[in-house]
This record gives sequence, C-alpha cells and structure tokens, in this order.
Amino acid sequence: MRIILHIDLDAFYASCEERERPELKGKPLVIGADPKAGKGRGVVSTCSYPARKFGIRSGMPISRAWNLCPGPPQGPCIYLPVNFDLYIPVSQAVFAIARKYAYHPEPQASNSGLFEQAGIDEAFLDVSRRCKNFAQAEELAKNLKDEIKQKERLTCSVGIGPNKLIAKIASDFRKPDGLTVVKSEQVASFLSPLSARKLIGVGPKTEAFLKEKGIEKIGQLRKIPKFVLIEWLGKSFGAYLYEASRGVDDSPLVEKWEPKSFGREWTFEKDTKEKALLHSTLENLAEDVAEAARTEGFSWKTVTLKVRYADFETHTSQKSLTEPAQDGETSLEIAKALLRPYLESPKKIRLIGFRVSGLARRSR
DNA sequence: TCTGGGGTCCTATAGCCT
DNA sequence: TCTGAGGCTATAGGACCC
Repeated sequence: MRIILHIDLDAFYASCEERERPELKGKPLVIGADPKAGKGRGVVSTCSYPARKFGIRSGMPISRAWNLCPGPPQGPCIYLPVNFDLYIPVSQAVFAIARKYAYHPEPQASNSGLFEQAGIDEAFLDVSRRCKNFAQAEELAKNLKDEIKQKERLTCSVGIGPNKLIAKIASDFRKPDGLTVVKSEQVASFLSPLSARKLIGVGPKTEAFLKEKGIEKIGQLRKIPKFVLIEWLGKSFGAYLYEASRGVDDSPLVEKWEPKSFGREWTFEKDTKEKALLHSTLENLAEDVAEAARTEGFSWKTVTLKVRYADFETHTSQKSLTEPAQDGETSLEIAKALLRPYLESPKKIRLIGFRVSGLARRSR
C-alpha cells in the first residue's frame, strides 16, 4: 500500500510578492498580466485571500477583477504583473526542502519515483517506505509544513492519501495552511459528497455534460456503469472516470518529464491585420522557441502555427519538415507560409503562436 | 465579463500501405 | 483486379491543467 503526499503552496505568486514587500501583507493582491487600469487583456494568475473576499478568482479576466475591486486611485486592490524571476528561485528552495522528506536517508537507497514536481507550486511525495502508517505520514507532513514556514516564510496545504488522485483532492480540501489525511478505508466516504468537478480531468465542459445527465457528486458518478461512461465520454476518459470516482489511481510518480514541445504565443494589445506586425511578431516567437529548444538540446520535426481571430475562433496549422531542424530560420519560413491563408480573412487577428514538436535529443 | 501563456493528452479524419 | 481490414502517420481541433 502506498502513502502519497501532495503539497500545494497557498496563493503562491501573491505570497512571494508579500514576502518581498511586507507592506502588501493583508491587502487584496491580484497577480496577472498587465492590468492597464482595468483595460488589460490578461487574466488573473493568482490572488491573495483578501482579494478572494471580493469575488476575485484565478482565471478571471483582469478587467472583471478590476470591476470587483479596482486598484488605485479608485480602490484598495494592488495589481502586479507576473514575475517568474522572483517565483522560480523560491519554488526551487521550497521543493529542495520537500524532496528531502521523500528521499531515503541511506545514500545507497534508490530514490527514483519518490518525488514529482507538478508545476511551480505543487509536488507529490511517496512516503510509503519512510512511514509505516498514515499517522506517521501526518507527523512528517507537519514537520515539512513547519520547515517551509520557518525557512521560506510560506504556508502550504497538504493532502495525504493512498494515491496521487486522493492526495491532490485532499490538499485542496482545507486551504490555506491545511492538512487533510484520507486513509484507504475513508476514500469512498470522502469522495462521495464532493462535486465531480474535483476529479482531475473534469473541467467546465465535462461538468456541464454530467450535470445534464443529473450527475453532480462523485457518489452519483460512481453509480454509472463503466460501459455507459465509455459510451458517453470515450474509451480512455470514460474508463478513467470510472476508476477515479472510486478513488482508484495507480499512476506512478514521475521524477522528470521529457518535454514534448516548445512554444510561445503572443496576444496583441489591439487586434490586427497588419502583415508587417504579424511577421515581425512571428520572427520573435520563432527565435525564442528555437533558442529554448536548442538550449535544452533538442531538434524538432514539426512546426505549428496558431492563429486566434478577434472573435476567439482559433486555428492551428502544422507542417512536418523533411529533415529535423535546430535553427529558427527554415521553421520561420514555413510558419509564414502557414500564416498566408489566414491573412485573407477579413477578420482581425488577436493572437499568434509558434510551436515545435516531434523532438529528438541532439547528440553532441 | 470577455476570455494569458506554458504545456499535455485524446479523438477524429484522411491518406497510404500491406 | 477488387474489396476490405488494420496499422501507421500526419493533421486539426478541443478539453484540461497550473
């Protein structure tokens, strides 16, 4: 039996900013793309808990957040742009601490599959071999939370369960600064009253679809036969939901993910049809992407162009190369050719993106 | 209210080959 | 030669996650 711990840093970007500038503490704080006095095009990345009192949530258009709680001079909210240069070192420091709690004390012991970083602000730890039971895991989690609070001045929410799925749902159960333990025998009763939306992979679309079928809670979902879920949602996702609604999840921790693609995209401040601007933007994107892929030691075989029109209609168009590439220039020419048909539309363009995939490690 | 940017994975379709 | 099944690859779109 496994004991898996999921750790999630509370309002991470906002907490990092507060750490740097203590005068921000306790204030409604919104981190997101360029607010421009409520006129910006971005969305809220993270907001502090005081900001949530105004109804502000992550993923919300920044202009709507501004209506709920404006920044100066009209209102008390502080709006800041995302600053990864600040967050990344903090994240590294925190998860260096967390890693120690997953890994074995003996130097010869194999540590593979015991730690998985799952984004800038969360990670999974497999503590099965360090902890004989859930009570020990809970003690370990308390120590981990304390150490992070002491050394990094950040709070986090932790969930403990028999697998990644349960651990993740549990860490979300009590926030901020929470600690939730779900033992194997408690899994069914823990999940049953929760919204189906809590299951990883169930987003707004699936939630609405299930609601139409009269299913809102995980307990109701569990009553649906497997073949029906597969009929409704496809072989892969249907079977997954059948297992997930029972709290079953065998997925392993993955120590290091190999990248599958590199991309950049850009939303214009104003929708445009100007060819010169679109081309120069594409050049910058291609250059950035090529450099990122090269730096990581990859060549690529496929180039994808993404175009989003002003009405949000989005298209992608891709082409595979005859030879693997590592320079931006040929790929840029291909992207420009892929862009051509979209320029014929009378609609203005809101965003363009450039991505490379079909990666291979270059020998060197 | 008007929707970022970085990604991953899945599905459908079409063409090609055996 | 025709027909079909099945596999593989390329392509487009969409849902989802942080």
